[in-house]
Amino acid sequence: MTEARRARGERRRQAILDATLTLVGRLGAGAITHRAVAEEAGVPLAATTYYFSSKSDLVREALTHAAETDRQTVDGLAAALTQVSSAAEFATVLADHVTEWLGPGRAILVSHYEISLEGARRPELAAISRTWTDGYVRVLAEPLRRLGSATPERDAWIVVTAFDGMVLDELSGPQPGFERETLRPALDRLIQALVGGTSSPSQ
Amino acid sequence: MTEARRARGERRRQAILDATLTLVGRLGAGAITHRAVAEEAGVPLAATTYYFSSKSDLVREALTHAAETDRQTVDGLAAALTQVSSAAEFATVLADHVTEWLGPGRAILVSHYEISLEGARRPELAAISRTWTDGYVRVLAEPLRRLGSATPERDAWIVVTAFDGMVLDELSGPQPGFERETLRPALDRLIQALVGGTSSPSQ
DNA sequence: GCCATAGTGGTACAAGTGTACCAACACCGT
DNA sequence: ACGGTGTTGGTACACTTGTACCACTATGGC
Repeated sequence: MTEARRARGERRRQAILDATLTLVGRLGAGAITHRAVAEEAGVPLAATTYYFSSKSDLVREALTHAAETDRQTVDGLAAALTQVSSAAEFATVLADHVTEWLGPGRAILVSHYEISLEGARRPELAAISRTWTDGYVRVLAEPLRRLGSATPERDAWIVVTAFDGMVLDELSGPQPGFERETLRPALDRLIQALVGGTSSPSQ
Repeated sequence: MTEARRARGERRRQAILDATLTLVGRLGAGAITHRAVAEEAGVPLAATTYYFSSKSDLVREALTHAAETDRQTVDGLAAALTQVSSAAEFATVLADHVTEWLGPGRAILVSHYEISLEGARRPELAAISRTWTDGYVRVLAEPLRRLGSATPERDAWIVVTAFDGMVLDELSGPQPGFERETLRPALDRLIQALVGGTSSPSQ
């Protein structure tokens, strides 16, 4: 076999995908160019056409790749959520989940919203973002039910969309201390309202 | 004066802005080109450079224009909200507010989210989306307080962000009967939870 | 009538674009 | 050692892009 060569090629392919994702966040999906991707990834121009048959292929694969990568972090979120026993803890777990992305990985986070918007234009991408949202809804529904939600599926969708909207609000114009002073209290309030308590049910 | 000439010019300027906005929704802000805008607006290529000094100027003005146009519809929303006396009515008014945009004006709606995303890239645009969100929060806070919300400002922000997230979810992958079967019940549930009743307080 | 001027529309051009092509290269099974 | 195949990187080319430029028209104040 030619395992070693293939592995090296695969690594380069990943580097191109990562660079594409960074640029999607920084410039927008529509402004991607082969040359910009090549420079960001540190590969010659021809490498981008060698691994991807066209520009739209490249962008589509990059966004798919982003969705799949994020899906793995959802597993970690699910694990953390099995431990929570109050709305306040629930809110903290959710808020922490996004904290790392609000820093250096901000461009990646922006690219997630680009996926949604691109889904509005190219139906092939719509499935990606739908799968993404469904994954979060599935993970949030169980803990919500356990905390006392009467309609956990619907409430999970509400929490997920609210979470998305809140993060988008922060992305579109950063606020100091967003995560601690705005996001977490709001999620706390939201979840507490949904599970039917004015304070933590553990009290 | 040269009123008539100026008026005709202004009309053409508006046509260019409208065409730009449509294309921002259809292609994305980064994929806008002078030629595409000119064709969409039905004007010669040179008209786009005559009225706007550069491409980024054109896009910025188009997004600003969209935000200001939307602000006018917020006034109508505010008026409708002064009439509501239950969470269910509140939800209906909100759901109706977006219905028209989900149809033919869908590209315009998409462009609104482009503003947020562009705000993450160009700080000059961040102010626009922040003003936009603040306007909605201000309009929703009063009715929420009247319905029994203990923290109307915070709850208004929650409702606005959730509303944004819900509409984005629909945009990224259309669902049949979204507005009636998904959006309205979810908003109903959300608002009822926030104002602290499991059913309408008027009952 | 006349002319200044806002507006119009055609064209030009350098820079940047996607993509094709091709000569080298490194590695591995034989 | 060797030939082949996956990979590399350089270059070419037709096309699109943003923007500048210019001849032209129509309008309204004089």
